[in-house]
Amino acid sequence: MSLSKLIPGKTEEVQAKRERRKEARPGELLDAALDLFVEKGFAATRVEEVAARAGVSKGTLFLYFQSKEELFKAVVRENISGRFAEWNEEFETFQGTSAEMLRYCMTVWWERVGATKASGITKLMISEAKNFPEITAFYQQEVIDPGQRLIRRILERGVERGEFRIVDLDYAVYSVIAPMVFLVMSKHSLGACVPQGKALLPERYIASQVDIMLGGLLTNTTPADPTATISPDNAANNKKNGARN
Amino acid sequence: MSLSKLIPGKTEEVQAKRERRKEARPGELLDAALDLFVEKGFAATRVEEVAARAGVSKGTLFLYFQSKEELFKAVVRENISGRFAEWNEEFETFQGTSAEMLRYCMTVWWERVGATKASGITKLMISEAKNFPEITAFYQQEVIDPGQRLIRRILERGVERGEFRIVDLDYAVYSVIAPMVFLVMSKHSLGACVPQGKALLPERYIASQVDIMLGGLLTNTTPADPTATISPDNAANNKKNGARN
Amino acid sequence: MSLSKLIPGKTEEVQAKRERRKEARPGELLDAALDLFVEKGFAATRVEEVAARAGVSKGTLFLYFQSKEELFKAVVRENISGRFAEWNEEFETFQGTSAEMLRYCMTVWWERVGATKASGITKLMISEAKNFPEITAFYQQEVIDPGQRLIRRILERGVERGEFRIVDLDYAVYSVIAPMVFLVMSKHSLGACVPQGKALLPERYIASQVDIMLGGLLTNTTPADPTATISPDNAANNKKNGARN
Amino acid sequence: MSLSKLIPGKTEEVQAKRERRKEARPGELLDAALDLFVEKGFAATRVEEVAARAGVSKGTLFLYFQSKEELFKAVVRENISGRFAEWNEEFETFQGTSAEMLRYCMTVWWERVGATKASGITKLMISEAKNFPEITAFYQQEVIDPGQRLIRRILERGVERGEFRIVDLDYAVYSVIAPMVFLVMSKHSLGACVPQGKALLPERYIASQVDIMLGGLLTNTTPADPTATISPDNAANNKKNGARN
DNA sequence: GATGAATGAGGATTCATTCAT
DNA sequence: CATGAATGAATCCTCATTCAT
Repeated sequence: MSLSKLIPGKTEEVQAKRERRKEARPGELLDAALDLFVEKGFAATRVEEVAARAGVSKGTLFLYFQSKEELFKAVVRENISGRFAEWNEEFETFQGTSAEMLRYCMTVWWERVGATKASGITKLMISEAKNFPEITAFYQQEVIDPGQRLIRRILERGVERGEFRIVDLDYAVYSVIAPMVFLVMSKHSLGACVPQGKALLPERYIASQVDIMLGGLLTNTTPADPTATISPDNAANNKKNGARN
Repeated sequence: MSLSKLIPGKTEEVQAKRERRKEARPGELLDAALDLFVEKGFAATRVEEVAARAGVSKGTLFLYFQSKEELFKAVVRENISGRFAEWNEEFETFQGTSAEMLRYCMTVWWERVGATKASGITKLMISEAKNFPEITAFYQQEVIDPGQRLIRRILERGVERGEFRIVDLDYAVYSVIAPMVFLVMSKHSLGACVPQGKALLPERYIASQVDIMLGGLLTNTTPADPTATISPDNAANNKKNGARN
Repeated sequence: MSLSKLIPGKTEEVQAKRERRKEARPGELLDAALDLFVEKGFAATRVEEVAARAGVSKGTLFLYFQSKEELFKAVVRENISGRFAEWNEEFETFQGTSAEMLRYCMTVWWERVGATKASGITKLMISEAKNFPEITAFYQQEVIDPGQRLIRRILERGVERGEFRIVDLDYAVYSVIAPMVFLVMSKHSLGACVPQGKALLPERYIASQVDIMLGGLLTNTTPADPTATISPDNAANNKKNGARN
Repeated sequence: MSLSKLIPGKTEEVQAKRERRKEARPGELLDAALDLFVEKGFAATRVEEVAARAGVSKGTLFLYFQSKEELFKAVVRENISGRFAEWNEEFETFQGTSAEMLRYCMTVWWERVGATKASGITKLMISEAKNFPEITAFYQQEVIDPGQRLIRRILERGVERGEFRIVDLDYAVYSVIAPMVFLVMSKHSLGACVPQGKALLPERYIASQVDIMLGGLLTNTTPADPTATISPDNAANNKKNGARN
């Protein structure tokens, strides 16, 4: 409490700024913590660093979070806001093909999640899942499950409308999720350790993934024989395929 | 070489056992360390735990590895053996369609890497990449780059033989890699925190991924419009696509 | 500067005490460390002991000194304050014979250094010199060299004024230094392990050393005034000795 | 036990060499230990280093010495052999002035002790005295006391023969001891950390010390013969000095 | 005897957490 | 509320000592 409090005029402003900052404190701490947890992992991040990056002292951090672990949980909770409700609605009323929906889904996910700091949570959860079973379960139920349901609904819509031919719907969702998870991992892990210019370009990456996912790799758009397996009937396959090509 | 070694009976065996153990030590420690690093991360793993799991005392670990960090590096180095040379050769002489090659590639990768402990290295590297820039660079050059080149060659073969139609070859490789990385992450992270029965079935997962990758999602095997983007001309797209369908 | 500081009563005092303690910490730690390093050597001294003797916990020590080694360096640095500047001046203006100067020099050295904790540094440096080459060089240049120069100047003065006859000036300085070093060693090492009563009496020791140094051992010489002391009974002594001469 | 044992001829030699070495073991270990203890102090010396320098394994060291502490004691004991009996006798029958005796005493001490590894013991004891009270007492009684008695006897002789005028005999001995201790300290501590060329020249140092001790610094005295040396012209000197007295 | 692999108590250092100010 | 000095449990690492070979 400074003397300035007694000085009229300026006082209010300062007071106001201070309170604004005060309310912003937890948020600033969560931001700083997210950055550092993502960058170095939970264990390797020191609370003092978090506090310093948030511009407060170590003690202040513990004013807002009971422990480092609670801070971690708060970071996760804070960044997995139920955007799915909003998205669900958006997709419920989507006009257009299911292919467009998928493309739109991934594009919008990148813009609103993947490209933002929130994407760090994915990396964080993957790195620390085993150390925080409780928060992992929470994440599973708040993020993974809704996400899968959302994608599943898109795929179902495609199938119902005759746009998609999907053999194994339960696992097809991973064809959408896997590329996104990979992109996030690339951004926050190995990809971040690669020289400038060699890093993944997100838009191009997403475009490629969507194209292949939607279009397939085969030129003869006759679907690949999904029952084809490699061995032991390799020869047979070779013949059959050879014939087809 | 002592005379006692020539004396028949128990001596020889015990001697042998001791020497075998001595030679086995580093391997046992590396195994234990891999397990724990993958499970809990580098920082959260205590060297004493590693030693205990390997059945030795703390001090013994430091007999073989100068520090915890050296242990980490050794774990990574040990598990990224250049299997690629062997694989390259295998694929050089592969008889069959490129579709088969891809399917075979992923199947064999799962059997020989994904399903084994070695797959933990991927999770480990992704979690700790930023904390170990040196070993990350090593991993990049010893694992990631060769892996990408291998897959790229398969895709090129497919294109050359007229089997594949690939728009963006540089990024198409990620359509093969991403599913594998995702599978490993699932196995070692979130997926491991899920109740039995809900976990990913690797074979089915791979089958689905390959099918979709190869066959595409669209029933009309006319490729998706690769130039299609979502915004800002959303409406236009909707119309155009709507027309097509 | 908080308002609470302006509130009279206990607050202020306590605050003050805390701050005073905080500022005193490093000094208290250095004192404790000097004691223990001198007593047991660097390696055999545990930081926890140092902290305990300073009345703080282990962790607190590391708040002020990065490592045990830094603590050692700080201990040395702290205790070799450039008293030589002050002394040089004192001797520059010294009135009296060069014999008196020498006697005064050694007496004053004992009072201001030898008898104080600072003398432990000599023992410490001699014990640990080889383990701390860097700080040893520092000590050489900050203590030994200036000390030798100071003594050399006294001897030169004596020679110039025709009081001293010195054959080998470079080595004559050691006739002054050696007794002081020996005294310190005695105090802090073997001498400290001897039963009460057998220990060296510093004043008597210095008197003897000075007498012999000044007067020589041979009878065919007018003895130096062996009872001459600097103060306060200088006159009385002079008379007694004068009688003898 | 190697196979070579079964080969005739060479066997004996090898066996012989082995046994010779075997008996030399403890000595080699003591030598190595002395070196290292003197160089780094007791605590900072690792037994493994000692063993390595002696060319044996760590385990072997413990075959000969129960513990590191026992090794220390043995090192001290080994190097303080009662040379005093021999010296006492030598001095009992000394022909010549007491001044010569003193000069001879210091010269011979340097040759037989100061210049050899044994001098390291002094440094060692001074550094570690407080940590080894038991062995310190032993050292006091085996080395310091006899040494002081020896020197005292020389001084007494000088006084009795009217050669020396000594006011405080008890402390006069330190005028002989201090320079020697200082020389040893210089050799093994700070002096060893000084650039080549700046180091103390022992002979010159001793000459200076003896000259000053004998002759005094004051001009109003017949100088001690500064050219006096002990050998080879010992007899000549004896005569000359004898004449003077 | 000799070896050196193994041990584990001991010590330096870190860092989450507390609390007086 | 905010601070940051203080704490001490936790952890990495060392090294004297043991013991099976």
